[in-house]
Amino acid sequence: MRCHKAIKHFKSVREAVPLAQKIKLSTIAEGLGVSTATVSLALRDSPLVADSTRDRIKAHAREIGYIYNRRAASLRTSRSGIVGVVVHDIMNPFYAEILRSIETELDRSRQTFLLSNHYDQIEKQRTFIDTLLQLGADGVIMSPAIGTPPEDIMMAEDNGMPAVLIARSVEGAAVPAFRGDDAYGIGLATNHLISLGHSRIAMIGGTDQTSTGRDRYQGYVAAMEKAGLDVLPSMRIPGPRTKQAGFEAAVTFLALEEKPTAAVCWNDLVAIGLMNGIARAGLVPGRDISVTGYDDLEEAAIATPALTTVWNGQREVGRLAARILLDRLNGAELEPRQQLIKPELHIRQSTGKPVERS
Amino acid sequence: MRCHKAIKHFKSVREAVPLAQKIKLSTIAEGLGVSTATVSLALRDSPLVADSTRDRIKAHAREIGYIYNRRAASLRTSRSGIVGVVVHDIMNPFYAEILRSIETELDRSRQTFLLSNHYDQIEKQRTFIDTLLQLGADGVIMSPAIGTPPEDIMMAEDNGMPAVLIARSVEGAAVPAFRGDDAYGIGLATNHLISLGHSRIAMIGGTDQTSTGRDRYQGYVAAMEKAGLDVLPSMRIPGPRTKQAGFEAAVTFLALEEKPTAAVCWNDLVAIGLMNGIARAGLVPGRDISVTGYDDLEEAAIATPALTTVWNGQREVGRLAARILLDRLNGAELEPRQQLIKPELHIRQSTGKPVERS
DNA sequence: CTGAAAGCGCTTACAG
DNA sequence: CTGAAAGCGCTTACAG
Repeated sequence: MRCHKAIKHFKSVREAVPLAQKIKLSTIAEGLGVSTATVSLALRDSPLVADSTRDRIKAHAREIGYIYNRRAASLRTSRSGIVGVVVHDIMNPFYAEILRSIETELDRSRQTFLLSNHYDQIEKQRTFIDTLLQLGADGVIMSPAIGTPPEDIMMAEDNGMPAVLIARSVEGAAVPAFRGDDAYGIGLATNHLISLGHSRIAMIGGTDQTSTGRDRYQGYVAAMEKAGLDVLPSMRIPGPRTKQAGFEAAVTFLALEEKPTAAVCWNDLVAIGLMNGIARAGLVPGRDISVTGYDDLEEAAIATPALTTVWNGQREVGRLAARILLDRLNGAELEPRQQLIKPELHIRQSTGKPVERS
Repeated sequence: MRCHKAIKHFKSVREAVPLAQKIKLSTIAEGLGVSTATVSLALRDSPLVADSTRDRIKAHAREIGYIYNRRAASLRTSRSGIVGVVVHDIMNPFYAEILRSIETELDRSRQTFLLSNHYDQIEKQRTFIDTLLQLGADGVIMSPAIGTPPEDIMMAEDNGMPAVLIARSVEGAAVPAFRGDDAYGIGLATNHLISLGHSRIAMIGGTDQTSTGRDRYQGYVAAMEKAGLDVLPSMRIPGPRTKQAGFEAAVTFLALEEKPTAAVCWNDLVAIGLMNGIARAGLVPGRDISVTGYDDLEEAAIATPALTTVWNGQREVGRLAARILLDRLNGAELEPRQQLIKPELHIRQSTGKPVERS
């Protein structure tokens, strides 16, 4: 019963489109007394069709409200005009900034992009790739979930859907990858603090489970050791890469026996959260404690105090990844190499000379 | 020449998929000596197929790496499993929070969602709706661009693609809409400040071009007048709804002749930006100047000081909009009414008794 | 419970 | 420059 009723209603919804009885190519062809082939070619501006014919066809199509059926076309051509993009979480401004430039690039070439978060769940990412494959997506740009096996990426490639990686790379996946040079970048921040006179520098946030995380921690360790400073395990406070996590880490950070005078944060979000936490505790970030971020989000410049951070080339990463993917779609053969964007240090007000706490 | 070369390369890319010669339903059917009809039904768990047959078919399909072709299916059934979502800007956490709950709801019903920003450009929004129509999307959830004519929305409806509005409504568009009760909500914030003893209260950010903007300003005016307080045109500083804009508005705000003691901000982003700007000027937000936000973003609670703001039910809006759309897809007939979510005041540390500035 | 056949709406050789 | 026809890979009556 229930089912029957639902179906009845469903029909009536669909029937609420009576004006035009499903207008298709052949409707136009019949109306104008030409063949569907001519209409098809005319609508796509083929030079094979006479100008006057083309104009007549286009005008008529517009007039009767024709809607091009991409599914039908795509079934025939096996090109869908869809590009998939999957990242950890679009709510994270780091990814949002990358997406923005991907969007710009893809818009230009009239590709539709299909977005998904994976929240570092391999299963969710796999489902998305599967959906893309089913929809016949032309390609995919991904910032792979933690622990992604290379087969998951090659699965796309093997089914004719080229992939490009951003922000993170996956060992064993022979596809192009674009990311910042994390070890170098975090070195810039650490050296900056060292040169200001800091010696007890903590590292806040991040995980060893991503290529990015490992590189950043290694970069910090390398800079410390090069300066002859101690790297204490207690001075590393790993954690999520969010403002909330940075905010919460402040308590642990301020309670450290070593009384660090500075914090190298995993990213700007953690740094801003940490600064908020420090301010809550009655200290002044940038004066009592020096803090560096990473990414140089738009927000970094207007934080209080303005955040000293490492520009990570989000725009560049997005633009390059999109361009390379489009090139691949157009048949370019590329060696699947990883390209590192060189980060830059942006010094603002959140860092200064060390101040001893009583 | 160039063209020829490109085509050659293109082919070789596609040919890099030689393992399986395009596996389709009929490949499975032939391999198992059954008809394609049986395979089709089996893969979709139809009770018409014997259990043993189904299991054999599914196992075989998995084994040979069959990928379901949704375009072909959708062409036949005219159901695509795609739902479009278009908002001003997903980088804005307000929309991001709505999207999150839409995502949760849609995932549950195995719909794929196609996302787009319109940046308040009607043309971009129109292009997106057109793309959805071409892809045969089942429905669309939209937070309409400023100035969207009702026809743009009815265009979707008339072509069999149900629409649901979020956050903003459009006069003359007979579709369901979900938004917060803005006039009431901003009244909560304004009254809170008045009850603390403030009388010179400025309103920062926002525009009159959206239903939301008009409602919020009217709510502020109504609350002020009800309390017998003057509403001065100079005390309104309209502007974009971003942190950056709030940050920049601080200068104007602090320079106002009337020396306001409090600011009702258009949203949390503006409020946080304004607080940063106030702090840069050497004043302490929450003590020297009271500030209220709107939306209660996740970030509001960890701002410094923690932001007094109005909970705007993003999660609710997203969830309800998705549910209603799914109901419509399943054939439910609904009157296209607007539903207002009742906002709630969340008092934190950014508001207090008025302090006169010298 | 299963199969043969038509058709969804396009595009693309091919012929003229 | 234009047309007739096949086919992309599914699903759905219909028949058995």
